[in-house]
Amino acid sequence: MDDVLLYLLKRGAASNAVRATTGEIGAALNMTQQNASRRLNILINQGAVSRIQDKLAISRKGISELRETYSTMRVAFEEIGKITGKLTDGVGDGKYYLSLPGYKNGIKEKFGILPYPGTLNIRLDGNEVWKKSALFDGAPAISGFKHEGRAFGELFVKACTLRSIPVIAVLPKRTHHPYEILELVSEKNLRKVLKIKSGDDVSVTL
Amino acid sequence: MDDVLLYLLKRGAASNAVRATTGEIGAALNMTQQNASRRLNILINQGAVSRIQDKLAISRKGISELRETYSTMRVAFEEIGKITGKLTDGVGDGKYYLSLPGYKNGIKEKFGILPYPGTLNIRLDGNEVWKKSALFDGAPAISGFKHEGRAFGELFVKACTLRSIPVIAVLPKRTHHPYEILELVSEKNLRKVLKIKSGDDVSVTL
DNA sequence: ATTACTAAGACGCGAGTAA
DNA sequence: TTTACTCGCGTCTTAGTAA
Repeated sequence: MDDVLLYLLKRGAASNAVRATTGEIGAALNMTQQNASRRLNILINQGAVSRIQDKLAISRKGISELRETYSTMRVAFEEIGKITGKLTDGVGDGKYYLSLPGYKNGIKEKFGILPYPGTLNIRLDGNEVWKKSALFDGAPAISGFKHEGRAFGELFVKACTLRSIPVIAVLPKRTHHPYEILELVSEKNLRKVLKIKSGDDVSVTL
Repeated sequence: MDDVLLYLLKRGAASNAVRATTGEIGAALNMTQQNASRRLNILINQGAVSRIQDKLAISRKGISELRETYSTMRVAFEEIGKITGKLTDGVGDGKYYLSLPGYKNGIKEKFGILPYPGTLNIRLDGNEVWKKSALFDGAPAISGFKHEGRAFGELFVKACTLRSIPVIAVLPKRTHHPYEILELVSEKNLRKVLKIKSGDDVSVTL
């Protein structure tokens, strides 16, 4: 995938002709203006980009080229975006953590919901465990705090869905859980709403 | 975006370690086995890919790299995937064409629905018109046929949605319509179902 | 059967500069 | 101000071949 073409896509050159100088493209992509100029002309000669007066637009050919890469990635990432496992009994500490104002209010602030006191614990299938780190990669975190003299660490939070119900996957930065457990928080009692019980296969999306 | 990394993604190396020889990678990407080997090792040194015995897996770092490109593209393509315009009165010929067994049965075969006799015509906003060619780019076509001595040409068809209702965008290969008109076919009378009338703004997705 | 080294040539890039 | 030419260097690629 050509970086210049991708940059033009980012700039919206697929929908409308946009003004983008070779100097600007070069700066954005960490290359010289001269090289950006050269590479842009290659794209133009290939018919992937067209110059319209002093503006640039990605042509149909350029778009289908980009779209091909996009579909490949979409298929792969949709597969990645599903984490499957079995519903399992928690040890009850999720309930305690969610009763703490620090976490409770943090979730309220970030997602606008007051979490049901208790987490849904999913034991991930063996070859799904690695997805957990991908899930929380770059996820926002609720700050740590002190409560009754004890320090509580940061909590990574990530919006997901479970059978179309919005849920929040949470991961304490310093977790005490075995790593193959995924913890979910929701406004509602998910076991009741979804009529699921321990041992059921579930799949979390996004 | 590195082509070798993208190829591994395509092969599913993001979810599981997959067996992929450098010869195979080279053949797939039109490069020599030697070069594929060299480039693979660069990715491994960068920490984007890891070798597990004789299999390859994309690491967390490689995945977030790919995901960044993916998000860029998704934002851009979601914008592209929406075509907006105003509902307009047709000249009634859509109704005639959809009464012809050739087209009617072609749609029945491809989509499993019997089209409502009549098309919904959308006059695209000026800067949306170009999306029409992108929409039908690579779309399947219903074969042409002869009917009562007259020849009817191929009809491009593409599944879309209009306010969450599945519709079929159609484009006769040799159209008599002005090009800024997008024609939609559906099982139902969309004007009734969606309670829309000429002049209303509508947006077709996908 | 597969990986990866080496040498030589092709190609891409930055710098200088012209238009 | 912006584009794009030339030159020289360095990286990437291929082909041959070893492990």
